Amino acid sequence: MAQGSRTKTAGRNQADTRERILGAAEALFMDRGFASTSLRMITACAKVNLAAVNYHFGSKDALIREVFERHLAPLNQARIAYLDRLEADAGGRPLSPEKIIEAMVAPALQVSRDPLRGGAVFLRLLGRAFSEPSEYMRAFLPAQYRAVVVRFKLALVSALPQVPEPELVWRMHFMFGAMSYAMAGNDALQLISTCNVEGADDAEAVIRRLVPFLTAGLQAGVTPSPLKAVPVPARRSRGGGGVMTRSAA
Amino acid sequence: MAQGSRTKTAGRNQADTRERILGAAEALFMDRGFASTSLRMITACAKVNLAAVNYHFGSKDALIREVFERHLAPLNQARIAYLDRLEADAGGRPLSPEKIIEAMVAPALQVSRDPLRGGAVFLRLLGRAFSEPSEYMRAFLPAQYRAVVVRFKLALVSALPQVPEPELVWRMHFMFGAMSYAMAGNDALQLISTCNVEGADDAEAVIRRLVPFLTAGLQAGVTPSPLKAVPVPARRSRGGGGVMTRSAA
DNA sequence: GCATGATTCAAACGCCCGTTTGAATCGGCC
DNA sequence: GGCCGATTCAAACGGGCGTTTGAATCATGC
Repeated sequence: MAQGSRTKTAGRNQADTRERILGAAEALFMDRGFASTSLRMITACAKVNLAAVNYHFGSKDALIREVFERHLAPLNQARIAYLDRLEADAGGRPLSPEKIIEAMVAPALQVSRDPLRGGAVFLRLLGRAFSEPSEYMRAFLPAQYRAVVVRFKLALVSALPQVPEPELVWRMHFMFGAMSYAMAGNDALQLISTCNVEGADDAEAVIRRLVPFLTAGLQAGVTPSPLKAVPVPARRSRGGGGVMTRSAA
Repeated sequence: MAQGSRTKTAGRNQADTRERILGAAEALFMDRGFASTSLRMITACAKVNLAAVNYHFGSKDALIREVFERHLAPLNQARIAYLDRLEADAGGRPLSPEKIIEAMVAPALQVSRDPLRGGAVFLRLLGRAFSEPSEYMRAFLPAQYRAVVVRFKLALVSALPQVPEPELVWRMHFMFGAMSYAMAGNDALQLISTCNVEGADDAEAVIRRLVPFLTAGLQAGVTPSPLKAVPVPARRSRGGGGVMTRSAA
C-alpha cells in the first residue's frame, strides 16, 4: 500500500511484514514468555495475516530464533570487542575486575539506548530468556553465549588471581543471574514499589548500580574475609535448633 | 489399594492421590515451566486419573498455588524467624550484613536438605518461578514474599546506614536475582561445564559460595569506591567512541 | 496488458489443552 | 447386607494451538 520501490535481492515490497512480525513477537515474548504467546496474538498485534509467520519464517521456533539472533549476536560481539580493546590498551597488564564487568555491561547499555539495536525491550526479553525452560532455548542460549563466557572467564582469571578458578566460575554464575534478573525488569517481588526508586525503567540507572555490586561480589573474600562463610552460628540463647548445623538431618 | 485406615476429617483413604499429584507437578513444573506442563503429563507421571486434579484442586491454577504454598510459606516464615532470633540475640545493636544474608539463605539450605520440606527440587522450582511471566505468578509471588522483603529491608537499612536506601533496594533486587538464578540451577549458560565444578547440584555448596558474594555486593562502594561507579572511561588510545559516555545518543 | 512469481488471505486441518460429566467403584456404618 | 458419600474412571466437550492449503491479490518485466 504505502511502501513502494524497495526491490531488495529479489523480493518485492513486503520487507516490513517480516519486521513487523519480529517487533510484535519481541514485545509479546517479553511479557508473556514464549510458550504462552501464540502466533495469533503476534499476527494480530503486527496486523498481518496468520499464515505470514510460517511463510516468512517457517515455524514458530524459527521465529523465536530470529527474534534473538537479530540483536544478540551483535551485542555479544560488542562485548568481546570492548574487552579486546581494553586489553590491547592495557598492553599485557591484567585489567581491573571493574573494567571487565564494564565490558560486559556497557554494550548492553548501548543496546538499551538504541531502538535499532533492540532497545530496552530486547534487553528485557533477553533477561527473561535465561530462565526459559523450553528445550529449544536450553540449547540455543549457551551456543550464543559460549564465546563470551570463555573470553570473560579468561579475563577474570587473570584479573583475580587470588580467587580460585572454581570459585570464580560460581561467581560468574551469580553475576549472570543478577544481570539477567535486573535487565529483565523482573519485578516479581515488586521490590521497587516498596520504596519507589527513580528510573526503574531506565536501563542506564540499573546498569550504573549493577557494576559496583558485581565488582564487589567478584572480589569478595579475597581481601576481607577468609572465603569460608556462613560459619555455622549454631544455637544462641533461645532454643529452636541450630539452623545451619547438619545435626537436624 | 495399600494404604488403609487413615480417616482424616471426613475423607477416606486417598490422601496420597493429592500428594502424588503435588509431587509430580512440582517436578514437572520445575523443568518445563507452568505453561507447557499439561495436566495430562502430571496425571500420567503421578499415575492418577486426569480428572483427579480438578476433583482435588479445582483447577490447574489452584494446583500451582498449592504446589507453592505447601513449601514456600514455611520457608519464608523460617527466614523471618531466623532474622528475629538474630536481632533478639544482638539486643538492639545492628546486625552485620553477612548475618542478615545468612538469615535469608540458611533456611533455603535447610529446605534443600530436607525432602519433606521440598528438597532441592522445590528450591529449583522457586528459582524458576521468579521469571515466570504468567499473570497469576505476577500477583502471587509478591504476596508470598512481601513480609520477607519488608522485614529484610528494614534490617539491611540499619545494618548498612552508609548505603542510601534507594541504592539498597536496588542491591536487594540484584541479590534476589543472583539467588533465584543460582538456586534454580539455571545453567542456561552451562558455565559449570566450561570448568566443571564439584557439586554443581549440591545446594549447600551453592549457598556457601553465594553468601560472601552477596555480602560484598551489598556493601559495595561504601568502603572502597565512591558509589559512582563506571566513571566514564571515555576514549582511550584507539578511536571507536567512548562507549559509556552519553554523547553517542 | 498480460503472464509470472512473490505475497497475502480466509479457511480449514489435526492435535492437545483444561474442564466437565455421569457412571462405576470404594470404604465405612447402620 | 445394604445404604451413602467420597473417590476414581473413561469419555467427551469446546476451544485454542501451530501449521497447511489453495485461491486471490499484488508488483513487476516483457
